[in-house]
Amino acid sequence: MTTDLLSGLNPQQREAVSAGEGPVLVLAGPGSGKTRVLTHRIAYLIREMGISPKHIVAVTFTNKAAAEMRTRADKILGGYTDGLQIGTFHSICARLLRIEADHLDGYNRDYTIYDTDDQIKVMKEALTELNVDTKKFSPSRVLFAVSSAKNELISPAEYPSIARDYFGEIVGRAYPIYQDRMRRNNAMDFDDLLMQTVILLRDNEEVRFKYQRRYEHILVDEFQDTNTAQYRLVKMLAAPQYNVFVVGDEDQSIYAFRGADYRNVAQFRKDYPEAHVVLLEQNYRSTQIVLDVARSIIDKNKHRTPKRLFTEKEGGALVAIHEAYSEGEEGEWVVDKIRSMIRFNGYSYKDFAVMYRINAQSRALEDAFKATGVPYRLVGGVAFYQRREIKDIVAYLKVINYPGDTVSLNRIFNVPGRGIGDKTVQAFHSWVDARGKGYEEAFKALAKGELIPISGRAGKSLVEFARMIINLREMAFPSDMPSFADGSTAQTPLTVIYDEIMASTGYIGYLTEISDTPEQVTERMENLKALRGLIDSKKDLALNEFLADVSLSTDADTNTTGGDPESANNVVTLLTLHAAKGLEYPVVFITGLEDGLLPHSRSFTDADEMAEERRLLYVGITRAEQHLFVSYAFRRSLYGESMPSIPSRFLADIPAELTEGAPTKIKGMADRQAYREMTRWDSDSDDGDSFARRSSSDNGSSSSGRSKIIYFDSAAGRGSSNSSGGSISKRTPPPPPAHPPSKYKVGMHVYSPKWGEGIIIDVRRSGGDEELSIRFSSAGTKTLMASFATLRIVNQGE
DNA sequence: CTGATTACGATTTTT
DNA sequence: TCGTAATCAG
Ligand SMILES: Nc1ncnc2c1ncn2[C@@H]1O[C@H](COP(=O)(O)OP(=O)(O)OP(=O)(O)O)[C@@H](O)[C@H]1O
Repeated sequence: MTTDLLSGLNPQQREAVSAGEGPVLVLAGPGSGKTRVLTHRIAYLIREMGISPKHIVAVTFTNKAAAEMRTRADKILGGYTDGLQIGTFHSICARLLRIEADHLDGYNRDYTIYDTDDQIKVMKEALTELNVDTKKFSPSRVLFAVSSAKNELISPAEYPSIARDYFGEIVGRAYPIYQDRMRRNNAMDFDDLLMQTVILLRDNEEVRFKYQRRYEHILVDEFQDTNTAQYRLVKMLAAPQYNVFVVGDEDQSIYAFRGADYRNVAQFRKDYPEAHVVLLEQNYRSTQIVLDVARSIIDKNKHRTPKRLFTEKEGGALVAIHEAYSEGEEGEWVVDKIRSMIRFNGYSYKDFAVMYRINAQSRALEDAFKATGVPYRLVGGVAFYQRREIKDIVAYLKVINYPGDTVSLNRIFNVPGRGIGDKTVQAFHSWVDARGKGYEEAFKALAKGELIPISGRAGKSLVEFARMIINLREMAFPSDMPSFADGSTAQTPLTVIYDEIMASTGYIGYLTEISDTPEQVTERMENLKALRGLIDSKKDLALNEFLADVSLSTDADTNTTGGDPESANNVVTLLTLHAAKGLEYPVVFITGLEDGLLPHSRSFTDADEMAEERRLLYVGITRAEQHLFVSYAFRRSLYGESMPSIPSRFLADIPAELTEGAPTKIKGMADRQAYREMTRWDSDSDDGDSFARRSSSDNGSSSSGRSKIIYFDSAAGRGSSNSSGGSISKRTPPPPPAHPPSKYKVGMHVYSPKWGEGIIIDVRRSGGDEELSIRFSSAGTKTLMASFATLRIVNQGE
């Protein structure tokens, strides 16, 4: 039943998939089937070349991509994939390090992975120890430098020699101390996972040979986003056969900020001059228009080798550019568009993705989705594992796993509150240090009541805490159970451990204490329930494995609103441009195309970073299969203050004939100054001829375009000082003359930012104002005062 | 040591 | 604007 692996592929793709042994480099633009080729290559190796799946390792960029690739490979091969390893560099390294922990200097198999917050705490301690002013040299800045060093495989000892200034000198001093503290906590950061693996493979021949044999074939997706450490790892594992198959696109390199260097692609060609290079030129994803727009953006980058890319999807919809008044209206516009395309063009929610440059932008978008009940899912971001309640419980798990994890320990000493303050904690730590026998032993001694280092109430609490930890640990790893030959011990099921933590800490009660609203309590309970569900789904993992899994997953935070739960998968996707890499959607919205946002202001001063911003937009655009919508807001609030914004300079690079909508007028408007002159809408003048008004509406749709939206600003709106001046009734201004109160009629469809869409069911005069009864589709019936309600008329009703 | 109040600072992007 | 770190009273 040899379904031909090559049948669904074009000649170039076939060439790549069926290449012989040795290095292969597939270089191609977006949507040309690189990932597909990689997946088929795995199948080809197994089925046609007779390679055992366990001798193959494929590296992807996210866990999600890994899961997807595994599913696809399974499908092609009909499940014959036992032992096939697919994962991110980080997860592959984490596993390797756990298995080879005995060869590591100062770590054991129960090592934990610290997230950014944990790292900051450790770095702060290190800087304090050095008497460095953490105001002047923030832990996160120093960490960034350390991280960059690790990505370049620069050790603490080597760092000082590359330090060029005072800051570098500080880093040079902090790095070794930080590293030492990490080791004492049996903790690694993300970069350590890579660097320690490289060091281990480099220095330990036996281990190196083992993995070179094990990973006979190595495949890397998104190769342009590897950093020095990762590439080094690839090279070491690929030797001595050099069966290394990498796919990438330099124009899609968007992770330079974490050390990725697309020049690794060029380096690959130098390192393996014999490499079989394959170029793919047909794009199967997007329309010609989308590709043209993408090209117009990326062409402006210097020092790139243009790639040929064609599609059979000629023509296509023009890219619609929309100017919204604010981020709030930008969100409303997106939602309106989505709803109308679903209603009239037969799309469903899952066909849409809304993208943005920074996570903070998601909020306004979410508000719009919530208000209308359009179901959505927010991808990535900080989300789940950063939540306080989750971090608390995970910290308990970490301490049970390894009591010497001081960062986790410090977190839970007084959570829930048990009267163990900072002083007590410090005293405890120095006591443990002085004894020099480690934390587990210290807790045991304390629990037995042998020694009490601290007097009084706090001391008593500490003893109780110690007992609890010892009991939990004993419960998790019963000592009367036999140890396995490999040194690991039998372990109580994870769910039982979880339940036991909840019970012995009384965490639920604590939760109610720390929450200010009942809703918050429910939300937090929900989160804990989700955590337990997650634990349950991985219940056969060892505790240390589970913890590693948790640390390495940035898993999409699923957040569905409005829609019926049955169609949980049919939702609109909200995600950052970074998170969008590798994905594709029929309809794509890219929001916030403003100078300062995209390109981000932090990139203004650096040409390389500006080029990366451009690539980021390029990646976003090329996610679109059929429709591309681009928007920017006229006014955007940052730090709570609404600030004027300028449309992205990138917009001017898109040829006018490929676009429709608002900013056709800024095409070719290279002179920013002149542009600014035209857009002095922040002045008080109400001359009705500003750029804002002229360039608003895009197409005939009544729901989009500022000029067609009718607003009734609330009386308490901006500008009126509410201190000494006049009574409330005095401050109620007459409604705008153009739109007298009688505007509202029974049967009208209106939209309120707060309640969503509704129908007016009653209008009553009341003094100089009107009382409106509105039945909202999702919020029930409300009665609002016309002058105080911010309503938009959706349509006049019949 | 706790709890509350205030002050400040932060925003790219992610494993 | 919002969340957390620092500060202070009890
Ligand atoms: N030979 C082919 N025939 C039909 N469809 C194809 C072919 N090759 C690829 N595709 C389709 O094209 C789309 C893009 O493929 P894929 O995601 O592998 O491209 P890619 O090069 O990895 O893209 P990107 O670099 O943007 O992530 C997918 O939907 C895929 O199924």
